Amino acid sequence: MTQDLDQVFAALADPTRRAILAMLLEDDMAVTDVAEPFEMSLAAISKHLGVLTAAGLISQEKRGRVKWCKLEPDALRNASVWMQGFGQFEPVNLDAFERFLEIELPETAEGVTRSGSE
Amino acid sequence: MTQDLDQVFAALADPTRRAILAMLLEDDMAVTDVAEPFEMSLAAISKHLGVLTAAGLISQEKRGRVKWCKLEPDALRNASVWMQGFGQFEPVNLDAFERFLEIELPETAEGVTRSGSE
DNA sequence: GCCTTATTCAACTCAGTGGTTAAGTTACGC
DNA sequence: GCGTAACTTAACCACTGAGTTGAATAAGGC
Repeated sequence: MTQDLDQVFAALADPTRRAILAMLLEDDMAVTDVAEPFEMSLAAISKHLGVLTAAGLISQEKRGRVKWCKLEPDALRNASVWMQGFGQFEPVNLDAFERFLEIELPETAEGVTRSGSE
Repeated sequence: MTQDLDQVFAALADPTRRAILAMLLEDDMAVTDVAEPFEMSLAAISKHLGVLTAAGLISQEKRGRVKWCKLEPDALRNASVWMQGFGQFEPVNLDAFERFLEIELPETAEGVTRSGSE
């Protein structure tokens, strides 16, 4: 339980992984396609997907030789509940969310490379 | 911006720090009092408070020789907005939050010591 | 059957984190 | 003004985490 939150928050602490989640929000994707916009090796992305899966934030299903990645919003819900307990329970501001996505989505993968968090 | 989320989520990934936040939810506290229920050195807690402060999750104000720690829910709000964008935007379930606090609040500091996440 | 595509595994490097103890600083209290 | 209480800083250690490259596995395609 506590460990769940550990894993979820730790997974979310990485900008590459948040970007991956944002990509998966639009559609399910194969591992290779997930990796495409990022300036890092496929193996690195594979690891990231591993920690997202371990945290329950995504699921991976192998069909043929391609493994499809799917967002699993349920794991986020627990963490979201936890966090909202600290706020003033304001309604969600979706515009703000859109802005975040704009910033974080790796159109050219800028901002999410190795020097991304600098 | 992206870095903000990095720091906030990384800060939240540690059970000790989440417990500290939960404690501060009830009232402002001095560093020594924050440290009291935990089975670790004051220096360790001081560091934890440092990362919480860096993430903007708490603020620290020194009055006399005691430094008071205060919850700053604003930093959580950004992260909360980000997360809720992934969910079904359900209303907050406060009962669930209460259960989390029950689990995470260190009444006897059990579950938040070094072996806590095991 | 073989080449290729899709993905993971293994071994490694390097930086960061969570903890320790010990020493340092700053402000009371008397 | 001296001892002590409230922290922080420094130096250290063990472990983890994000990345690399290179080899391994598995499933198509022809």
